Amino acid sequence: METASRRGLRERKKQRTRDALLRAALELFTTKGYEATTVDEIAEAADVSQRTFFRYFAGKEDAVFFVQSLAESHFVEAVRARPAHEAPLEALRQAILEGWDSIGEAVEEIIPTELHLRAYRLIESTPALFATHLRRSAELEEDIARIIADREGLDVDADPRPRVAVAVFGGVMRVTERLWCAGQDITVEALRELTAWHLDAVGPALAEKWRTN
Amino acid sequence: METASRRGLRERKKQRTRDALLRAALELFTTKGYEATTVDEIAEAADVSQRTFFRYFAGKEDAVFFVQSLAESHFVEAVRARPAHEAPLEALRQAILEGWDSIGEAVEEIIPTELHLRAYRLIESTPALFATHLRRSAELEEDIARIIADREGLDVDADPRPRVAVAVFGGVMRVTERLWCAGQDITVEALRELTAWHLDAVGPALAEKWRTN
DNA sequence: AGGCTAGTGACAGTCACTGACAGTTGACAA
DNA sequence: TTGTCAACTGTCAGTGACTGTCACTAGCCT
Repeated sequence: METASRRGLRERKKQRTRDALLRAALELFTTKGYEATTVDEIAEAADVSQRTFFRYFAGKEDAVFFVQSLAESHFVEAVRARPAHEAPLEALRQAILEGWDSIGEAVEEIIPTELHLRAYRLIESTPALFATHLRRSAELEEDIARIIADREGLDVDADPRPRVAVAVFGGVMRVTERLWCAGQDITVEALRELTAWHLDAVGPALAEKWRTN
Repeated sequence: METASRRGLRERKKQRTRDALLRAALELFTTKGYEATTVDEIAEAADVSQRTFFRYFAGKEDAVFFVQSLAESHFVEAVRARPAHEAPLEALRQAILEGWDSIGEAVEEIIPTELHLRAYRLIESTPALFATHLRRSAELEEDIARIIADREGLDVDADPRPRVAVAVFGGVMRVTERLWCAGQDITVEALRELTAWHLDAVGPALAEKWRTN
């Protein structure tokens, strides 16, 4: 934006500092490991004082999830944008399958996609980060449940279906993410395929007899 | 156990120290809050040095989840004990519904149930603890998925159904837990009812048209 | 130009957690 | 019973995440 860059030298400087800290943090985290990286090292790499790091991020974790929150809000918008005639689970499915491309683009503006993917694997392989990731997902699911309830004109507290539907969807997504990260093919296409595969397995998984298949 | 108490004075002393630390920790956590409680306070309340606390628990969190792990292993055993003819989701449902009573009894031997319930609410209301709780649940789900796969003679990595079924179940359980904690009626009966209510909602939640109901 | 204030660095302090070392005390054999 | 061993514990020092404070620099605005 023209206005944003013209909005003073001060703003630009802040943006540059934040970016430098973010890149330095992710770069160090993904190379030497999350726990093994100290805030002092990040600050030094970004050429600021340790205190300044904490003025931009609430903590080490905050730096890791800064980009994630971008992707999350994109997903929320994608769900909101689904046509009202779609069944809830179908809307969620389409939102995630179609949303990944635009998410990727939005992320690219802040940091290289390759770094983002490395960050994702970092989260899955670092217990402390994985825990926080799950908590954030839980919060996201609550938001999505309310959106779904609104779509269908229901009260989230009176009808269990919105929360249950989102919980089912979220559960399947987590299984998918985990497998994707553990696998070789770290591409959006692979993720899309894996997602569809798992979502299609929900019906059969609830069936009485698995042996029939 | 006779053998346990006869197993030397040393063992008994250790047990007493661990119990004292556990009670002191949970008592302080649930009264002044998790973050606001320092390890020094816990150690002082249990009349040992701070260093000793860390010899019994890996960290503050460890104390909180010490009791939880009891309940978890009980659930795993309950699932293992389900008859093979039951459908996977049915087995999980029965295991959790019937397991709570025996879980409660097992917990009672270590700390008062009332303290345990307070601890449960503490976890739900403390972000850091809730995050860890979700991570532990994820690990538990992986274990359960393998058990289910074994029951059905399947390979967890080749067939998505075991993980998906467990993820669905786990997702529903988390919604249930959350609501139970937030509600007024903190009894096992209420939990049982809430669980059944939510599990019964899975089918309808996946349906094409919600309005029909 | 000069005052205002956001942004920063330097410093001190708290708290979770760890390693090292020495003292104490059950366990167990002689 | 006694002496030795190993387990358990306390003390101390140190690291690293995070916070409050304060003085200072540098954009901003009149």
